[in-house]
Amino acid sequence: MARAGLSPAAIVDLALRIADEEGPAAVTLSAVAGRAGVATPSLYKHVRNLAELNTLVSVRVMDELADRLREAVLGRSGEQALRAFMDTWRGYVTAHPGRYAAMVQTARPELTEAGGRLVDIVLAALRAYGLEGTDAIHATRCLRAAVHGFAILETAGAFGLPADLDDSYELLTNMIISGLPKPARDHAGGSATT
Amino acid sequence: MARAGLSPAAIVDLALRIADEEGPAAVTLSAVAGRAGVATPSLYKHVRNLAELNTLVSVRVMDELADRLREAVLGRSGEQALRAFMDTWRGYVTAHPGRYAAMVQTARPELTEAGGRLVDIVLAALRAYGLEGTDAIHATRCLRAAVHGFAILETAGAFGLPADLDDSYELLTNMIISGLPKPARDHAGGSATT
DNA sequence: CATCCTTGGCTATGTTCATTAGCTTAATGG
DNA sequence: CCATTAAGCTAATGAACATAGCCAAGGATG
Repeated sequence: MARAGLSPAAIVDLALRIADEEGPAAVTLSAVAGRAGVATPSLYKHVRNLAELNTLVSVRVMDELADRLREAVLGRSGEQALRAFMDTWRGYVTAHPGRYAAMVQTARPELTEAGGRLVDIVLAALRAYGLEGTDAIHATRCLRAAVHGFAILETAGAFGLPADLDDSYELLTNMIISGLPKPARDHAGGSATT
Repeated sequence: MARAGLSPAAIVDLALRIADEEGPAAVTLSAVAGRAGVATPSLYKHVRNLAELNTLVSVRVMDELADRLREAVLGRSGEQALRAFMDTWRGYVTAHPGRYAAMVQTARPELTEAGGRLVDIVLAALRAYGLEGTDAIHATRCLRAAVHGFAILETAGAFGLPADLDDSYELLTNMIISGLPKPARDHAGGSATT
């Protein structure tokens, strides 16, 4: 009875904490309700269902990551910006592996939107690098694929051999940077999901 | 009563068919039992539990992919081998997106083993390229990260903008290939998971 | 102050899955 | 032919998601 002060945001907070502490599989409505000190059905007053909670969590994670990336790239350009971008991404993942793994990659519109904000940052970094238009889109996709692929495999413990992961990631970074289409002198703006 | 001729392999077959046709989320024991024309608990005579089924499925997918990759790389070397490798990987993913998505990335020993077979193929291709030792491990990780990241994002529909995906993948391929440490003349053998 | 009504809790209930236990029957091999 | 094992089955339990409908908290309004 004693109002628990819940809200969608508060519920997402709890879900994130669970993901961090017990892994993404532990993010269930019962678990969230338990932490909130509330009966499970009460959550439905704030969130449509589990699927919606999952996308809210994903949006939150993407935005959080986007904020850090924006800040990291701020004031840098060219190669410096790209290196900061890649380091920050991996830093976020290793700092919050459960949270990152809880991020769902389904083609829901809300996610596309949040993904767009993320992509915009990459595009901005690439624009500062001199890339735009179709070239920039291709480059963004490659960057995302490489960074996200590395992140997923690393958090899954899929890299078993005893070679230093930082070195591997540095190689990846260099591959991406040196493989980008040649910087040209020009600018323009894009958005949405690559 | 009339023996249904089940076996772990047959169950995995059904699970794969479900993943292909209805997506990875539809792979439940009930669904598999339904297709097998059997009551759900009967499956436990062949498979320990759902988790085990999932890893069996993953192993199957990894091995299937490894077979195709091995064949594709066979007889090629250097850049040719790497291009064939990358094309074949993506070809497999686009041909069986549900199956690929059903592949779980957890650090279970059986998976590590299957992953090792896959990694060996990459290492072999890289050895033909002139890479070995630590350099080869780092390169393998980058290759896996890039290819797997692209595959996941593509099957998830995360690439929304209207630029050609083949072109993006070709850029990724070129990035990887041109970013590899310089080929040297020498050889040796490795194994397990990078 | 009294009353309303929206909001956010609750309990009760139903569904789907995974999983275990224990029974029964088909196949097989001495 | 029978004994054993393997492979089905039904029944039952428990977790989790979800819906329906009740009831109180507490702010807005007279």
